[in-house]
Parts: sequence; C-alpha cells; structure tokens
Amino acid sequence: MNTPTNVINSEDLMALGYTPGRAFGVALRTAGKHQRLGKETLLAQLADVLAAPEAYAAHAVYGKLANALIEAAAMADIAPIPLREAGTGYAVYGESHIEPGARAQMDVAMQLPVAVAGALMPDAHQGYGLPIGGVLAVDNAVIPYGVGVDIGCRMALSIYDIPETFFVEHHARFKRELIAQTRFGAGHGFKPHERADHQVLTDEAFGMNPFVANLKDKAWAQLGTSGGGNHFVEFGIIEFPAADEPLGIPAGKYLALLSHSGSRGLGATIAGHYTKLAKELCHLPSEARNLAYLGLDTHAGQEYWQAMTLAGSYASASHDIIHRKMAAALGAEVLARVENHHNFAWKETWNGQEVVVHRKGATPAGKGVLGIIPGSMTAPGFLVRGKGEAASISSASHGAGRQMSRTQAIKTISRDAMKATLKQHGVTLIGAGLDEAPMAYKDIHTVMAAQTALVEVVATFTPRLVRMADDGSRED
DNA sequence: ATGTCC
Repeated sequence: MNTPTNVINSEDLMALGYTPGRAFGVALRTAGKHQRLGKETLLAQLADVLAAPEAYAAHAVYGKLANALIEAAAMADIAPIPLREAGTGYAVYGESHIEPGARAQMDVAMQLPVAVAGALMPDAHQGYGLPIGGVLAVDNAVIPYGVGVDIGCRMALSIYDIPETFFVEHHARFKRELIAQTRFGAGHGFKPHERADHQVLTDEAFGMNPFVANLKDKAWAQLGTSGGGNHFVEFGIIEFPAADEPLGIPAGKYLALLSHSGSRGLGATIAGHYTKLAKELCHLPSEARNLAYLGLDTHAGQEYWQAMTLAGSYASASHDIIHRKMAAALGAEVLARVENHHNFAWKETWNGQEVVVHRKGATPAGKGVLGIIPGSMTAPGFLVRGKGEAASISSASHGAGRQMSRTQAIKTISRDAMKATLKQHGVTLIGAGLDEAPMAYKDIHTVMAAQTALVEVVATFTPRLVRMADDGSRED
C-alpha cells in the first residue's frame, strides 16, 4: 500500500531540522493527528515550533511538542556521564580472527563507569553497542544492547532413541514433519486455531505494564515459531565418543533435533523500547551511546529486567513447543534435552564479586554447565561442557561466526556452489538464502581450537536435514 | 534479529 503523500514522515521532519529523540516522535504523532491542517501548513508550523518552542508551550495543538523540545534542549545541556580514560583489560580468544571493529567496541565497553570485567569470544564481530560474541560484567546495572535485540535467543537439543539407519530409511517422513511442525519467516505466526498453549502465557510479567501487556497477543501467535535470519530447526546425528554419565547417554550415535531461535517480535519490541528509554535516562559520550545502561535499583532497570526475563522464558517456551510437537509427531522417546540462552544477562559471582554478566552471542560455560555451539548447516556443532574459566567470565562462543557479511555472501557465492557443498556433505536443505551458505561462516574447528580452555567437547552433532526461513530475495 | 518509525 502506498503512503499518502500528504502525510508528514521522518524525512520531512529531518529536512526541517528535527533530530532523533523523544521530541521527534511527538512531532510525528502530532503531525499524524492533525493531517486535516494540510501538509504545507503543518510543515510551516512545525518549523516555527522548532525555532521558538517557548512561544507554543501552551498551544492547543503544538503545546506537547513545544514542551518536549524545551525538555530536550535542557537535557542536551547536561554533560554526558564520562567514560574512564583507560578501560579495564579483557581476555580475547582467537584474536587473529576477530575484526578490529569488534575490538574497538569492546574497548569502549570496558571504559563504562560500571564495567567490571569483559571478554571477547573467538566468533566475535561488530554489533550495536556491545559486539556479538562480547561478554561484559558490570556492577548493579543492565545494558539493553548488551543483551541484544533478540533477547533470550537460544539453542535447544533433543536426543532421540532413534538410530541413524531409521532416519536414513525414513528420510521423507522426517522431512515432512520438519515442514509440518515448524514455522519460519519474519512476522509470521500461527492462526488462532493453530496456536499452541503454554505455561508462559500465564506469566504475570505480561501484566507488568501496558506496554508489555500490548505485546501478548502477537507473542501468543508467534509462540513456537522460529523467525528468520540465522535461525533454524534441523535433524542431525549426534555422536558420543564415550558414555556421558550426567546426561545418562551411552556412547554411540543418535538422531537429534537441534533448534536455534529467540523471542521473536516480543523480545525485539522490548529491546527497542528499553534501549530507547536507557538512552534517554543514561547520557553517554557518542561512541558509547548504544551502551546506555539502567541501574538495577531504578524503576526502569527493574522493569527491563522483568521484561527481559519474560522474553527469555518465552524463547524457551517456543523451543519447548517445537520439540514437544516433533517428539509427539514422531512418537519418539527423548533420551535427553539440553538448552542454553546465548543472548541474555545473568546475576553471577565473578572473582568473589556480585556482577551482572551480559552475554551477547556467547554461550554460558560455567564449570560443568552444558551448552550447544553450532557450526553451520554443513559443519558439525558441539555439545560442550563449560570449564568455568574466570578470564572468559565462564563463557564460550555461540557458533562459528560469520566470515562474510550477508551482502558479501549474496554477491560472491553462487547457488550452484552452495548446492554442491550441501550435496558433498549429504545435507538436505529446506529454505535459506545464499547469505546463510556454509561458506559465509568461519571454520568451526578453528573457533573451537581457540577455546579449549573454556569448554570440553562432549559430543559432535552433524546436520543432515535443515530448515531455515525462505530466501526473501527470491520472492521479490 | 525484527514485518523495518526517527
């Protein structure tokens, strides 16, 4: 649908000299509400309000905007919270494979007045604020962009009492169920009659405030869906070279289901809302803008923590539904389940100190803690057990990490080359674009070699039947 | 990452 040309948009406001911030949003809403005044008139008046907000402070139409502008001007005069001149040092794993941009972002994070300790995982790359693969321990505060946009993004693994031979013989049936029991695509959810029920829908945090309450219906529709990007659900063969007693798995090969997804629209909306709020409440110098933090003893900080926790429970519930549905459809016995968040913040003790540990694309690897580190659709993933290494703040990588950007991958990898790689590895793929091609990722073995001090490998998972979101670029 | 707000 085309946008009517008489509507004032962000570009119009920018042209008038409005800059991003709270007043910007007020200006957009004011213009939207008073469209009947006509675009020309609105533009002229908006320019006038910007030039002299004091004159409009009590105006019926522009009063709210004028006051927002006055407030913004007053806020701009407040000096930003200074960063420390020298940041605390931090451990870097697999340094030679980490892009300089990720290092630079981590350097800035370590200069935050609340920073206690940090570490960069061997799959690290640049993100918003904290790099992906960045681990940051801070004192009594939480950084929304230190958790990431996809709050609670996680891995979940079900190990079935099904031998490899059965999977090979009934490949078509597994493919059919993988399509039937999963749902992919940005914005996609289930129709009312398809929706799954889950305990998480009764979580009291959905009633914590009107903002979160408004997200519940879409969250319900998207519960049990996987979304897009690098998210997947796949069957593969997991091999235990030796029996694992804590898990109760004898040595051998088993069919397993591995899923990677997060909190969908719910978490993304929460992340966006509280990042914006944090930036309004926590003024940092421009290079640290996206690291705005909320004190845990403030109302806003507690609200974010509660909303983040909800998004985490919701992401877990989505995996639970996927795994439950699949086990039921297959009539499979589940021998073991393993799962772990890799975009989240935790209250932990580090070197005897109470800290808030942000892992943004990093696997928790406390002593004895199980985690899953995927490779790519044709490279193995690993079931690992953490070693509790203090220097890594008990963390490890959350995957292989990209070696090519999405655009670079689409430009340089051919569909034939991707097909050949899949065939060579005996992998059947449903969906996915060239930006998710195995060649776009780093070599997982190199990444694992850089973190032998952080985790030990318990079992190796080899993908065989993979589903990802359809390639958007082919639908155009 | 998300049905894309600035």
